[in-house]
Amino acid sequence: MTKVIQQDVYPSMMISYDQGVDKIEPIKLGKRLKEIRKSLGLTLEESSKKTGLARSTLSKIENEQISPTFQVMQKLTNGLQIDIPQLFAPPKQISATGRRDVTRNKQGRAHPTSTYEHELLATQLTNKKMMPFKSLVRARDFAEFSEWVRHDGEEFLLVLSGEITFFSEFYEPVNLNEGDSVYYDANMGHMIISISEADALILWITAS
Amino acid sequence: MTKVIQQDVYPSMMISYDQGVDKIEPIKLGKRLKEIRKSLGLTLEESSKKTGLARSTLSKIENEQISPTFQVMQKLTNGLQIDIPQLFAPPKQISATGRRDVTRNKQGRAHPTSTYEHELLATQLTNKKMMPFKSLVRARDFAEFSEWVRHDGEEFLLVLSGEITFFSEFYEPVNLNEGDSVYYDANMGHMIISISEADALILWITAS
DNA sequence: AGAAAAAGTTTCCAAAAGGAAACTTTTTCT
DNA sequence: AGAAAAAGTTTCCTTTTGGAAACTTTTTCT
Repeated sequence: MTKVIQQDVYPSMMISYDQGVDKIEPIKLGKRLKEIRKSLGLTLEESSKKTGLARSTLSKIENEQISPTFQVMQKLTNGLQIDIPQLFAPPKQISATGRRDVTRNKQGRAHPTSTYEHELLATQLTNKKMMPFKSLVRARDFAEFSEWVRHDGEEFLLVLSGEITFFSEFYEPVNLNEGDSVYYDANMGHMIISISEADALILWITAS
Repeated sequence: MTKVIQQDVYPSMMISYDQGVDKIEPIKLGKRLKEIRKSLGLTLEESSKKTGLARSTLSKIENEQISPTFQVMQKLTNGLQIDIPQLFAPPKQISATGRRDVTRNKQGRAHPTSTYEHELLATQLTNKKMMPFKSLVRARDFAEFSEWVRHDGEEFLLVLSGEITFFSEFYEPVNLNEGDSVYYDANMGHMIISISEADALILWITAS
């Protein structure tokens, strides 16, 4: 079991925790870079020396006249020792008070995979601490997975209907019926198969 | 220089990263993007449609033949809904803990109040990021509450059975049926009453 | 204030990126 | 297996980027 999973995809892939999904806000990269350079007390010349980029190039980037290539961005971030999250995420100082997002039954964002049929909930809200989703478990056999599912954070699972077997590293498999739940560290390999007649429906919540 | 190998399926964590200082760290962007696309089950054509980029461009990026501009990267991350900051960020080191706690239906720790009958789940585990509990909603009138319920963190609620009205500050009350859910900031005043014949049963999860 | 230096912008051009279409490889059908 | 379709790559060409140097603006000196 050393292969990277290709057939199953965790729904968190579809959602970015830090970025809006429906909200496509163009990041003012140049403006931000200028602020950073200023705050480091650097001139374009000094910045140029540190990054190996031409003074003119830096100027044009800061003034949004050109869109730097990935290569250039790497030189920038390496040279100035800045990290990207700081670059893209920070100005979002929105107070996390008063958000609310209702998701009606079966109205979440669908995301089918070979083994699960995911329905992402509360996708209108971004920057959430938790990511909730329902999953219809179609997998019927352990062998449908090539590798343990494993990711950062903690996970809570509740069986909404049907019956499943919950496999995880370090533990014996356990059968879970409607109403049963399990809380576990998601970096511990885990996977689920449905063992009831109908495909099982579960609620899953992840927090990192 | 230790290279961290991720066998995880989170796209944001798939980027390998060196702690190199002077040398420009060659992040295998193309390779990762290809893995991400594959794991999303997309062809270049579909990816092209989603991102608005030419098939040929995507191919060249994936094969490290060109270094995409920031503009292109934004189209990519928006179209495929992945997260730029995390593309660059060092993968979080997974701490290999392996906690697991199964709670059988109705076997959680009971905690009754005048308005709710709570059943705390996964109480064997401490220091959890999330606190899950089921609640039987006995309140039938919002007058039974003397004040908004209000606490730190974010909350997710799913109606397991019955029907409730969800009241919250800043919003109109909303009726929720079995299967409906709501995600909200818990410092926003909130309360719930049951409006179905039988007391409603809900699942609640809090994260701070 | 005016000259000199430093900082920043713009120009010009070589180099690289991005798109359309031709081409090749892989998969899906009989 | 062979044909057809789908997926992926490469070519060719236009647009854009990135760097050297010229140019302009701002700051720092007498």
